[in-house]
Amino acid sequence: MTAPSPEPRRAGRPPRSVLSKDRITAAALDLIAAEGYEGLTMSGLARRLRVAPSALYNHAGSKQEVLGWVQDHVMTMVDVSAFSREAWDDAVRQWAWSYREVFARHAPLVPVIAVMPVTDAAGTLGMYEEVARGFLAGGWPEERIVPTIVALESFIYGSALDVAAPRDIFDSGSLGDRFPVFTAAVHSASVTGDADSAADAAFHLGLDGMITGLRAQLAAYSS
Amino acid sequence: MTAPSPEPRRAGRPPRSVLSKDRITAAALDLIAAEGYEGLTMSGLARRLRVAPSALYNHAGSKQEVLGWVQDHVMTMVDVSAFSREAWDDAVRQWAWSYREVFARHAPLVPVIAVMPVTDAAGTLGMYEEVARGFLAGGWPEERIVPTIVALESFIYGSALDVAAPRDIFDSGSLGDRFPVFTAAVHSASVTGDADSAADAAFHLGLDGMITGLRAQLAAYSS
DNA sequence: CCACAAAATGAACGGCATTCATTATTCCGC
DNA sequence: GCGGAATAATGAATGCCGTTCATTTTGTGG
Repeated sequence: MTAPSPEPRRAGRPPRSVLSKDRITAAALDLIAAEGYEGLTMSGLARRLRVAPSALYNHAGSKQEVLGWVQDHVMTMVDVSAFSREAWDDAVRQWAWSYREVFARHAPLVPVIAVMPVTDAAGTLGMYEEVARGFLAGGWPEERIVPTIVALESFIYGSALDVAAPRDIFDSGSLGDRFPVFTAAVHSASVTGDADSAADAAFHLGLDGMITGLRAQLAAYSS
Repeated sequence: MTAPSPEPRRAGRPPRSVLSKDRITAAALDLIAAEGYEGLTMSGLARRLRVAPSALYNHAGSKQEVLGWVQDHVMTMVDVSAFSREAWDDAVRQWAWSYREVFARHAPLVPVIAVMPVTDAAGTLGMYEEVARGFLAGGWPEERIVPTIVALESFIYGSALDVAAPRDIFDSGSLGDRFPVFTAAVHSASVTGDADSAADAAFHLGLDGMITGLRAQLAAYSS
């Protein structure tokens, strides 16, 4: 019964590979869960994998690339099952709520997504494939599908950032006197509910509005 | 006629103050315009102000604070004039387009806004004040104003990130075969227009949908 | 007038992503 | 099976970045 060898690895290629894209991605997600995104550093990641930081660069070209892997994995957490089950408008609603919930817990990825090309991101493409199938089955013209997804995603990303915002973000402090109308509006809004349900209400409002608009668009195209 | 003394400033407090919140903010905006947000560093900012980097910390507690000043200034570039001129729904449309345009040119600020409290940000509060006045004049109940603004802003922020995205972001590359429906949708969308007008179309679609939803909300409250 | 606050310099620090030389091991063509 | 190339690790080093600190000089309020 030997102790699980704490002796450090010597230099040189190890007998069996220690790292891989999947192991790095999993470790990154662990690290994020434990310490948040500000704790996701290349040295921290290497420490978790019991590896020297420079070893990571045999598998990923940059931290950005690792972040891309994480993002692609997070995308697979979004629930798209409704699209193969329900009418497109109900499916959109369920998908959008799930999408927002997932990225509210991964808000720092939102600016990354907007820049990261979808190429080689199988998880992301898998989600889009399901959504596109749902729209097509719902009678949407093929060329309207992508702009529609983009519009919905824009709202979802912005809303995810909103969920992650501090509760008292609208507290106008000592300048309140100079902006009485807005200050009063903030106050009367905070009376009727807490910040969480306020973000939910805003999302509900905006999403339902957009879906209504989409239904009208589809009707116009069908006629 | 002496040359504009290139002799470096000696240590010690200068006869008349070199820095101030306003001068730092202006220099930061210059620097961003010249080199983009990745060029906005404390040393770069100090160089532009002909000052040692550490001097900045006599006026700003951190780079985040400087970023807050920049953000507050950028907010004043958003055109809110329609709210004192037109019906609330038309005003919202004009305001939203201006808001998106401004922050598409300042996309790296979007994640900052979502976190930054509005306290002591006079420019930001000024914008909200005008918008809130417009909604109130349009017959909106006071407690519905803030959630409505939040919903609209979420969509605007997400759309601003979208505008800043690369054009070929949906190119599925070698994985295209595995995701035929989405790949076809991307292709047929790209045939009908360029990427810029696609982002515009998505924004138009989503915004009009939301405004329609808001009108219905207001009608329900009024009855 | 004098003590203290304010505002600059310049040197230093720790952390970060990344690169490079080196070493050990596996994989592949002959 | 053998030898060379590709692979995958280490560890040292680099350069940038935000930030802190001791020091110096100057303005200002009692």
